[in-house]
Amino acid sequence: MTDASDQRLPSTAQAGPLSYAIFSLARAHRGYAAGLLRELGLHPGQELLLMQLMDRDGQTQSELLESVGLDHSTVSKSLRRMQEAGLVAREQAPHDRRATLVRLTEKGRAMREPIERLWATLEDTTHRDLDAEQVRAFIVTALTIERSIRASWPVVDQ
Amino acid sequence: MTDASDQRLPSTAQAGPLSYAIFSLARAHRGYAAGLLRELGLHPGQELLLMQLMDRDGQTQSELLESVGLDHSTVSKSLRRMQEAGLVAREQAPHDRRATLVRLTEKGRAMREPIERLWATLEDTTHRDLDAEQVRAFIVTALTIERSIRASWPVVDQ
DNA sequence: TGCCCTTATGTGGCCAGCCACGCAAATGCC
DNA sequence: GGCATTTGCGTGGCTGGCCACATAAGGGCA
Repeated sequence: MTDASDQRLPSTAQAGPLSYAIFSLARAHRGYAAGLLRELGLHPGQELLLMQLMDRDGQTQSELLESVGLDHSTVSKSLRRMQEAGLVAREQAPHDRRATLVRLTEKGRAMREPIERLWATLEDTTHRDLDAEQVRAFIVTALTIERSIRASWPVVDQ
Repeated sequence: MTDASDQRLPSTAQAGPLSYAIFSLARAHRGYAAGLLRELGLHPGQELLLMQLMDRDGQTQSELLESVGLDHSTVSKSLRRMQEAGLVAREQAPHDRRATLVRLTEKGRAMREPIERLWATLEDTTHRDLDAEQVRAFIVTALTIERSIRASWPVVDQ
């Protein structure tokens, strides 16, 4: 078992403690979520697509990928696997033969309760040792950071 | 361009705003870092291994993976690619013929400055719109969350 | 109407990560 | 000393994620 408590921070990372905290937290959080998802037979990310479809069934793939903010190829492949797993069905859109409508199957709809329980567990564990003010402040800061990052995003493709 | 500002949050995610904030922030942060890394010809994660080796060269793979907290197979494959890229060299440990010592090549050592600049840029962007107190509080909260998660980790393999 | 541009999607290729399986060497224990 | 256990790595297989390239269909415009 690789316990992160005895990880040696690289000295260069100590120069970027905020970024390192984000990295580290994200890995732990994702790993924990992945474990919970595995119990449901899902892979990370699939639950977000399912949840989106539970909110509004029969969406187009492009609508879906806009919602989750992923690359279209990622969504396309993920949906194919979810289709093979019997969670969703895809059909050609009647008004636009390029588009694909994605619908939940019965099995897909049946995931609603388990996924909601999963999120409850995840959220519960996440703020187990925090008070309401800490949670509020964390979310505000996280959103601020996200905005800062996206604002300097175009730097990349200069 | 998929702007995250118009992502529709799934209602289930609204039930877990803290977890969703972590997800979302992590994706943005990782994506931004990936873009910066690409300019250096590196892939995400490789910079952590390099930094670890810059702190102490000639580590064993198992020492390395303990430091970064990843699966041994991930480290093994990543190091092979980094070796092919000429960043590191691997040799058999003299005292333990199972172990492999990983050393930076000249090219690997030359990445020190670029990586330090990258982290400076990353960290700069990350707390561009935060004051010192927000940064401090965020890191404290992130560490608290990480501990909470790792504490309930064994739940997974029950 | 015909052509160009945009949009919706698929696919191949590559890397990060994980789990599971396998093997060889070191270690512990009787 | 001999054998079981542990440790260190490698590999195969799978998914998530990205980019780049390709294709088909809708839309606009002359």
